Amino acid sequence: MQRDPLPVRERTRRAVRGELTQLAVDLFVEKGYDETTIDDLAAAAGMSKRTFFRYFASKEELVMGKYEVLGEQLAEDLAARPAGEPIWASLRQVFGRVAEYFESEARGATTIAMEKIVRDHPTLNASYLDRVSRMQELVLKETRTRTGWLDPADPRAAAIVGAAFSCLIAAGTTWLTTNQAPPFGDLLDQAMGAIQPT
Amino acid sequence: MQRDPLPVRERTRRAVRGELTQLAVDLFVEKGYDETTIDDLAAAAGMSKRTFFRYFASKEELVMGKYEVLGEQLAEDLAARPAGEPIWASLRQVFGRVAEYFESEARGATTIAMEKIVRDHPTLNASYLDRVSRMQELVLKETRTRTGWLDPADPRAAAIVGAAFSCLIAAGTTWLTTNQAPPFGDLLDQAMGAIQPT
DNA sequence: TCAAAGATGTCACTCGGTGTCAAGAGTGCG
DNA sequence: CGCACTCTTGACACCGAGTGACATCTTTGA
Repeated sequence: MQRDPLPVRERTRRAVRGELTQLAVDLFVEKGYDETTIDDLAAAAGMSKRTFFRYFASKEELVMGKYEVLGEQLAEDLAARPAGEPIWASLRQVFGRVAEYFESEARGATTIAMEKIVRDHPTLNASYLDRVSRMQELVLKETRTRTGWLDPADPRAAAIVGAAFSCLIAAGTTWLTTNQAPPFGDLLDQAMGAIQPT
Repeated sequence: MQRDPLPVRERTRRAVRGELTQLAVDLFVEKGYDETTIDDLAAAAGMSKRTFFRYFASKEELVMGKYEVLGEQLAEDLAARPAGEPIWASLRQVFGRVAEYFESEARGATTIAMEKIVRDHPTLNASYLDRVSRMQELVLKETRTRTGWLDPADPRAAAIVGAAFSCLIAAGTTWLTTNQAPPFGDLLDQAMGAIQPT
């Protein structure tokens, strides 16, 4: 499982990206997203605006970056599920990864606060939904091959994947609005169970 | 059903908005969304940029304006369904309005072209998804009262409404990518039938 | 007819984002 | 070590989407 060692340039680049996101999220939570300008960020990080945009293509990417690889991971996880398993059950298992993330790493106060900011901000929320729909496309591709519904004129695979993600989102928003009281996995089970009994 | 006669100012305002959207869509289809600047639009309409922004709050609103009232209409339609009807069947019936729209008014070449532009353009697509999620919220509210699942900690209603809209979207994209070959209603039936048999 | 309310244009400005170019820092190699 | 090559950075000018302020028309209604 040893990855190729990253070249030093790439490592420093990632480190800077990391610091920058950290800094940005803190500022966003403190002052608000719209109220924090790129110039503020760049100044706080001690770099020029131009340099900032060499690390992030847009202000939104600061917030959405964490979802970058999730789609591919989910698709891979789906591919790794046993062959005979019903698609709905497979999707539920695959979402376990997201549940874990929410239950463990996402417990920090600022993380939760940032998540709420995204939901409340029209543009950010739109961007968030766009990311989710991109994930869906990747998972959909895998779902098509698994179910054998390869005909692009067949809307069923897209419907099922979309429904599953709707459950994921429903569980997520519920989890956020209830201040993380119930375990995320339970909410997900409730949501997905309401669509199709497992 | 006679509405109060609108004041003349409001009527001219709507007329201008209508002409502006028409003009804009034509230009977007012809030159592309990003390639058409607000200055272009304003010039083509014979008004200043500032005046344009008094009719539309943003460039996106030119494209998304048509979805403004749809959510409320859907919620109203849902409220008008017979009391005992299962929620999934009610939602299918309510979506009939959208199906009608697609089958009748949305057949113009430019309308279809514009719809594809939206799907292809990241920002527009994100904005589109945001509109859909706002519609969902309205329909969700009505769904909660109908099903009696009023507890905000209960994700089931959100899951079902989300799933239904996923079917709607799946049918929509399929309908678009297949060049409108199958009737929209059939696609919707297929999609929703794959989630829950009616 | 006249005053209030509304619509429009102009101008200056903010903010996100990009192209260009020159200067600086890091790396590899003889 | 020194040299070339590449990557990174800052500075600057620029674009497009929006917004605020103010002055000027036009419309409306009494």
